Amino acid sequence: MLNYSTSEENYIKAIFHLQKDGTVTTNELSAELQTRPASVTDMMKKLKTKKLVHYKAYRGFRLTAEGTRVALLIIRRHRLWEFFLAEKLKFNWDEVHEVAEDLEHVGSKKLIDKLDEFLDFPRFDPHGDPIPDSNGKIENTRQVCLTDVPINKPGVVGHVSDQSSEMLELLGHKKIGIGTRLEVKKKFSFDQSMEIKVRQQPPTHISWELAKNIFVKYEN
Amino acid sequence: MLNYSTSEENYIKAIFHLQKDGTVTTNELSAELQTRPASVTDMMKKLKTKKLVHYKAYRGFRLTAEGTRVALLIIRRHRLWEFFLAEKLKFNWDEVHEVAEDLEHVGSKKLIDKLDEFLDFPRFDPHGDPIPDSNGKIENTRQVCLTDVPINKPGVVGHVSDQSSEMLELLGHKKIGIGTRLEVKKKFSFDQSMEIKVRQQPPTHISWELAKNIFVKYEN
DNA sequence: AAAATTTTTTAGGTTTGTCTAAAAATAATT
DNA sequence: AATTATTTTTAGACAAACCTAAAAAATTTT
Ligand SMILES: [Mn+2]
Ligand SMILES: [Mn+2]
Ligand SMILES: [Mn+2]
Ligand SMILES: [Mn+2]
Repeated sequence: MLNYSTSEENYIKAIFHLQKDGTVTTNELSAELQTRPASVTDMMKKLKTKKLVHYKAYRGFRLTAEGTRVALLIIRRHRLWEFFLAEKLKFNWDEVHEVAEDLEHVGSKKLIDKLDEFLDFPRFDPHGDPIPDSNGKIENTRQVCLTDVPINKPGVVGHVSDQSSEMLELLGHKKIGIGTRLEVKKKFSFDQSMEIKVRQQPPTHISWELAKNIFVKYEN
Repeated sequence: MLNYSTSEENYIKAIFHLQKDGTVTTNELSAELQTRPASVTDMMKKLKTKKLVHYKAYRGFRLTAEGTRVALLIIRRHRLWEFFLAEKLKFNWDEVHEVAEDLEHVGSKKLIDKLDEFLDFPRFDPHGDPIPDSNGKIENTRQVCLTDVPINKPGVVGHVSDQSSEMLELLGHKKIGIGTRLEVKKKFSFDQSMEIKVRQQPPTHISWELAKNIFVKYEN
């Protein structure tokens, strides 16, 4: 059913992380994986015949449903190993990624499910990222108040606490709603206001009062 | 200094296990690794240029000192993972080998040394085989009383606890001494006596009192 | 809209590790 | 010793995953 090479898995996982919005480009992926663009094109052709990505020449690519399923299993392995390394082997949290990058390709499902059990079903890896369960279902729900979101870390609006018409008027004007992907670009300590970037639009400025009511979840 | 591919490592390890005595032949190795003889010849040429094997065409091969050093590090990784899988993840002892076959190729030294520590420096894997330490030194000395040796598992006599002349007379008569290789063929519950086979000789019967004083080490 | 720039793909190689088929060397039989 | 059989090596191919250089498409600038 599923058995992919280390290279294929690395490409699939990288696409998953890059495709937050829209499609991924050849250059983005080649930068992420430290390969040449020509190699990316080669691999995309292969992943297309395996029905793991949607791809049309010059048009970028994204994972199919099956590709996403595979990606989540790889991410599950990666994050479980990271948790194991930090929690049990006492690695520093900044050392775990590199080793997990190799361990994630050992594909035995039984190994991973037993590891999960041994670790007592951890829900987040040492970096705070959620660990998919054995069906590949990922905890999507860690919502963070926009005032606590770090600069340049993209998030998707998942909840707005004040739902008054005044609030909705303002949000409508800013073109922000549930599912809107945004990024905090700058914070001003004077009044805690901030400049944010909503996809396809120029940066816009919002007050602390507004930010306080917007909750965001991170994508993985 | 050391960084070998998964294929190279599998060949090195297989040679180590096969070279117990004398040299290893192309066919032996190709049978062990499920490849064709031509592939073995190719790899031997490569390992020779890397100075990991002694090899002359048509004359068989064995590991160099460096090759042995590398082999022991791979075996260390393999057996530590096997121990982890059995002890911590509750795998059955007959399931661990296959998974360890992949895990052994994740080469981080820090990973393995920390795993070793986490496991509290186990000295034997779930099959009773000794685990090399972080310098690749292997415990050669596990001596097992002949009464505890399983049927048909060959061992070499390493120690005899009672060294009286009466004992030595009996041992001499049975042609058993330090270094003698033997195998338990049958155990009789009536009096705990057993039939054993000493190389080149017909099977012989020994008492429980005698077996109790003979200690054996396994070969690896 | 044309020209210039950037991005992406194609064409053709390289390395690693495998294979088949044929040739050469060694070992076993007669 | 000669013949036969077995083992091992060589020669030539192939797939996977990369690469460089050139061509083609898309995008941006003038
Ligand atoms: Mn990886
Ligand atoms: Mn992580
Ligand atoms: Mn292996
Ligand atoms: Mn073992």
